[in-house]
Amino acid sequence: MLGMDVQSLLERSDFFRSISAAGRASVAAICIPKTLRKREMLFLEGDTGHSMYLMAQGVVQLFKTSADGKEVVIKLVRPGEIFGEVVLFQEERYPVSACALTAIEVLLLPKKQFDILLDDEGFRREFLGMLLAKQRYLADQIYRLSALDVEQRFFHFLREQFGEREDYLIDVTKRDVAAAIDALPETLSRLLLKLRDEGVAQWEGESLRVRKGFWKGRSGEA
Amino acid sequence: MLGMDVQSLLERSDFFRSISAAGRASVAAICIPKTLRKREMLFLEGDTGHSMYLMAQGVVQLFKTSADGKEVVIKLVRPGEIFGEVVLFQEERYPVSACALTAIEVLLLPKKQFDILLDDEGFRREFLGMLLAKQRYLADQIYRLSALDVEQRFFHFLREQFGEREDYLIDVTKRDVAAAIDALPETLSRLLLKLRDEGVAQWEGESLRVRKGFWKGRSGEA
DNA sequence: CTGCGTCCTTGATGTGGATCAAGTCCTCTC
DNA sequence: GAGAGGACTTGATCCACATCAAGGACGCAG
Repeated sequence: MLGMDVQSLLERSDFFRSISAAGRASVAAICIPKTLRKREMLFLEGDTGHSMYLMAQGVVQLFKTSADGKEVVIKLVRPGEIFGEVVLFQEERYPVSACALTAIEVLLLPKKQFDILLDDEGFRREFLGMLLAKQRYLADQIYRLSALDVEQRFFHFLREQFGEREDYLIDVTKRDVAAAIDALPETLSRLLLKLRDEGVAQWEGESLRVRKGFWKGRSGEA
Repeated sequence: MLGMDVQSLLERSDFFRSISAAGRASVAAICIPKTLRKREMLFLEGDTGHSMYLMAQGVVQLFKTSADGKEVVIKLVRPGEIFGEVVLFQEERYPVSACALTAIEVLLLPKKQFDILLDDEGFRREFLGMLLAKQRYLADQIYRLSALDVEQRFFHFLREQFGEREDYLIDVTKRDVAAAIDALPETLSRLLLKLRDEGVAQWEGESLRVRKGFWKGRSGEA
């Protein structure tokens, strides 16, 4: 897996799939694979940077840190997604920090060569579409934070990250889930206790089970 | 002001200033001016749309509405800014509603002609830069909502909308300011009472006065 | 002038989730 | 295998802000 070649990683991403094989080959030529272990930092808020990243394996947490040390998670990134692209134009400082929540593999795409990609009409559309999708995501996130309570945010998180299932294999810690839904570990712990009492959900170790039929009862919210 | 011609509106926007006069002329040819009165809606969340907007005059509120009717403000838009661009690719439904907080004038830019603009290298850079700046803004907003209290959000709002001054002429209602900082009118009212008692700020009618030297004492936060 | 609808204020009360504080378990290290 | 530190839980308490309720001050329509 860590040995997986750059070409096939690019083919797997929604993103680079749209461009020609030749285009992909030229991307493959310029991008640099990188691996990090759990809890290692990829970059820090305020760092100047000249690359964007394509996620290949694992989970990355993008977050901001306040003066008093509180960490606010902006987004979790999973394979196929791109991040750090914000650094490619005008302002070259990362607005967030990026931390590996698991062992990860990413491809690093230097800014310098990026302009070449943008000349490809297909890539351009794909890139713009991705940016606009991300804008929608962030607007939704603002909405969720101020209109939903912790329980709703928890289930939204599950659906967003893993889909509507009955059995989950959770690959991040409870602490990280708590942070991702903007709650404290204590709060998540109490929520899980309540959900267990109600027979709605049970999380032990890495496996989480949700009551059969649960998702049907809450189709279109958030 | 409402008679102002499209050409000079385009010249005033950061956005179209970057492209050639000829390019601007062709934009001017395809965009449609529109005026709305206070409290009129420009579009609703979920509407399908085929245009983006350039703000020329006034203030527009972009917001989402939850099932139980709560409105969450995503952003206020002021002259020179663009909004609704999210509809130009892939998903054609507006993710937010847009309401005029004052009498406004906007230019409507149909999607169909937009692709032509994107062939201009200068415009493309400008457009991408704008999208990335907006992404930063939204990420910051997420941060503010979960790391700052109402008072901090209020002063951030002032600075963002009007700059660091001693005297302000506020062009929106207190209710709208409250919504913009994700607070209830009651909460803002109580905050203003406290700030008056402390001699920090005083808001009467449309004019708000902030204690001299106040901003110096809180330079780099948020 | 009268009545009605906004906008805004002020007060009393409620509450979701934060904070503070232990304590358990588990893993990793030396 | 002893100790240290992280992850998680559980309980007691606190607090910023929401909610509910009741006016007051305007502007506007008839």
